Amino acid sequence: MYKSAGNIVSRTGVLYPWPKQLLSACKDAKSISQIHALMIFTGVFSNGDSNGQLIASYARIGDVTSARRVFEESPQRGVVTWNAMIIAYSRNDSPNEVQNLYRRMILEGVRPDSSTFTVTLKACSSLLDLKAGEKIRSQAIDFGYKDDIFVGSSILNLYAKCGKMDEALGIFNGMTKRDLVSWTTMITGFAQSGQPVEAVEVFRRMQIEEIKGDAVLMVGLIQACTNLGDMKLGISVHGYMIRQHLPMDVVVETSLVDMYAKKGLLNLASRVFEKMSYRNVVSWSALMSGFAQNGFAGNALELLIEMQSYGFKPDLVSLVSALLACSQIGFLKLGKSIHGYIVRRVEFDRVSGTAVIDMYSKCGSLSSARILFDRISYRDSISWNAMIASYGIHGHGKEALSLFLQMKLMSQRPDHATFASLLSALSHSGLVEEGRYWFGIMHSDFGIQPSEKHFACMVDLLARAGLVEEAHKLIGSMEDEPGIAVWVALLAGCRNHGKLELGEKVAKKVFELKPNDPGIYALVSNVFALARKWDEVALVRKVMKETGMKKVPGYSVVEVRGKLHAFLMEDKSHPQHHMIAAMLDRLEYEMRAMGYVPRTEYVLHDLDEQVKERMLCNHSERLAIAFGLLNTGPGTRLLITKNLRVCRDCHEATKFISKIVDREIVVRDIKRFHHFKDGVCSCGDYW
DNA sequence: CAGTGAACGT
Repeated sequence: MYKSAGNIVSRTGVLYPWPKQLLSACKDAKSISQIHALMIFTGVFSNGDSNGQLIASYARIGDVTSARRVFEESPQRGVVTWNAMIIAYSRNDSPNEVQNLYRRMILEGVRPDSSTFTVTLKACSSLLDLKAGEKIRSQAIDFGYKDDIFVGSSILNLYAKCGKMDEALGIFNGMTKRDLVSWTTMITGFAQSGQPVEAVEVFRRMQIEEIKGDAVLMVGLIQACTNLGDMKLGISVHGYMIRQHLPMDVVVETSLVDMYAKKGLLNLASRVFEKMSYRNVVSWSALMSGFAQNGFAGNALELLIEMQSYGFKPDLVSLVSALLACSQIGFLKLGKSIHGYIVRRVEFDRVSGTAVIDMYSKCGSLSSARILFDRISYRDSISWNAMIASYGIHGHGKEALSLFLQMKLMSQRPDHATFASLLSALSHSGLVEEGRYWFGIMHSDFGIQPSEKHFACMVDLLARAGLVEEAHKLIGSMEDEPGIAVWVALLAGCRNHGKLELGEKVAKKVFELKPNDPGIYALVSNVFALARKWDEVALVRKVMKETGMKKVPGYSVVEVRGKLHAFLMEDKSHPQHHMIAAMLDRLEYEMRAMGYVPRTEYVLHDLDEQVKERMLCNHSERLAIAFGLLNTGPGTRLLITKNLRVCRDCHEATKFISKIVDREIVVRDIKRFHHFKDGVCSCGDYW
């Protein structure tokens, strides 16, 4: 047997094409096995390289089992054969098999080459197996691959994925050769380790050395901008790509969509999305989650439908975003069917399991949430946290606490989020003593250093209970510079307890911190309005407009006979508008007779008192309640979902309404459930 | 010869 001009001449003198070309044309296992037979016949099979080609061919069509069979049957295995099998497992997403084969290879005394190390290191990165990775790193150095650029980048990526950016940077700085991949690994590593400033810094270094980036690098840079929330920089990166004529592929464009969407710049995000020439499921769900996370549940759900009309099957991620949207508007019916879809068509993971729990609880079915929680086999701290938070928003602080204690008993370690859920549950139930106690020992007994989030919960807990001064003092005791969340909690307390002097100061502070949330601007402007600082109110409005943030309009949703009906504030578009208005007039007449006084201090504008009163009764939750009363039989429980906090005047009014019409009215706002019955609310007027 | 770096979620 010898090779001649790209052909094989067999022992019998027959001319065959060299199997490599033949193999690369094979589209199915059958044709590959025919060539396999040919190779055995011609004796080519004993050659290590051709074993490798055969293995690679099976791997290419996704048949790892056959690839493995060829591997095991090979009479002799050179490094090419080993690499082919290792690469097959790597492509097949089987990092454990990669590691196993590598170990076996070393034991059998085969000398690995640069590819072997590169691929095996990649497997360690995806397993976050730093220990094994470091061992392979030292072996790679022993075998003389210290300055190999492929091995080098793989090592950087190993440290980056394991969150060891200090190490990665040290190695990177000491590398004799760097290429675009190693630069990219550093930038992406920093961006994904929550160090976006360092990511941008690496890019600047690159620019000084006059190295041009590519699409993959830009994705890392865009992620850094997303994490920084710095849209000036983000837009400049976007512009840079256009000017430099850098290729825009679906991944780059999707990360741009994600960046704008996360910042609430949904018009920009949609524009980039619409201009994409090619989209996939990830692009659709990036935009969808952007809408959902910024409170535009309806738009998000429209996208879920639209993507399917374009032939894209929603994946778990888009379904989780859809569940979030359902939670926001109390769309139990759709949430249930998404739950069913996940069970039948996708299969749960931990995140989606938690999202379903969250959906049931926010749509009013606390018991369904609990049943699901008890049923899921793999309970991690996230599902515990979701269930604790569920009790919290339903105002069941005691149950939340007891679940927390149960979690401890089952030796599930509480984490940061557990304490955040617990403290917020205690806060909603006014369990101040318990809050102080657990906050006090979370560091000493659980080793969890209270973060800004916990301080914010604690400030909320105190300020909500009227202990605004104590909350203020707590902020003063913080070691780190208090962030926006903490001040916002205090500000809400100031507003709810009429501490306007302090409130004004805090409002200024919050305003200076440039929040990225229209709701926070609304609160700031609200406090200024209460303090009658109309100039400041106007200024806040102006800044909001300039940042281009889409303001979330207040709306309420009520479910009547399985259909959702949404009402905006002062919504006159509804076909039953006149009946609704008449119903509200009638109710108001009776309410006033019973002693109801409109609380106009919650209207923002500098307006006449009578106009303010008018505006209050046109709040979306009132329209939804009136519509619900008109369209359901006596005694039916009403469930209303509001996307913002229910205003205090509406809260007061709903108590009266529940008494007048003798109905149970459940209102869920962005924070919690209010259960109205017989003129009282389950929250005990606890703000 | 191939092998290294990339997007969406509770």
